[in-house]
Amino acid sequence: MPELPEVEVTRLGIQPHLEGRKVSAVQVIDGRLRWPVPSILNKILPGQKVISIKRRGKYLLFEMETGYLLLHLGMTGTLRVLPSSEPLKIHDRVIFVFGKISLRLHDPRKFGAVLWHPKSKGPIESYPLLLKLGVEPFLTEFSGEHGADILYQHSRGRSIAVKQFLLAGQAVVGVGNIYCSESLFEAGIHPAKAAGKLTRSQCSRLAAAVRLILKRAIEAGGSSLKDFVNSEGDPGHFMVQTKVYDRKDQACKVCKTPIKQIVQGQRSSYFCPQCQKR
DNA sequence: AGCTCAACCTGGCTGC
DNA sequence: TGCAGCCAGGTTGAGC
Repeated sequence: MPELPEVEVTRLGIQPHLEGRKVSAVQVIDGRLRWPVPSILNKILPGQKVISIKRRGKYLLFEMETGYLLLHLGMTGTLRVLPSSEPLKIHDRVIFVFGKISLRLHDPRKFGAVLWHPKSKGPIESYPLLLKLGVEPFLTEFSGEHGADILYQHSRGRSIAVKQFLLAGQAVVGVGNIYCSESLFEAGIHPAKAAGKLTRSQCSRLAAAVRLILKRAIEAGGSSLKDFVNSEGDPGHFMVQTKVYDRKDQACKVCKTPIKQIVQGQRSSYFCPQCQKR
């Protein structure tokens, strides 16, 4: 999916069009996403205003008057604001109509999610899927040495590879498969190193690398993703150049050593065997 | 509790 | 051309 930067770019793109607007209709074209799209949505949402659009990890949280709409883009989801008259496209799954404009969830692989959490069930932070998430990389809690502390504390006693540890999002959220390889390269850490063996200074470098890589990707307006389009339907202003991801056998941009690919937890990892140490 | 792995689903690419 | 096989941005949940 879109990793955190793509979700954030999407949020920034749709927010000015939708905040304060009232839902007029919800059309579920195909509700068989990761979980069934709640069928009550088209009964309760019409007439409700979007109070705010926030993000937690890779989830978009729409605060409505009586509850929260949670959207997740899965691997292939995109959200766009379009004129309501725009013809349906294949793989459009759910449409939120706001009068003359609509928000469309397009998701070929259907790994995305549309969920509803009524305010009567408590604060959105208590929603089960959000409970186990790690800290937000751009909050003070993860800034400077706080970030290093979090990575260090969470990784103690863990035998899992640092690649999978970071990807799991239990310490810090938002790092997906691409930016995980990029962050480990930036920090000079081998992806197969046991998380529990990370030194304090490696944690410090890794925390800084995660912030840098994610920030840079957001500023680039999008992404390294081949088929990512932002909420305007653009592929992003600049493509982020990856240093290791999807560069198997190509020369490391720092030392010219061929980049290696390995599989960890059923996902590809890319690294420079010279620049990244165990 | 932590780890591994199958599963969800569709499309695009590679190689025969 | 056609088709089988493999790969892809994420995350849960089962089983050990």
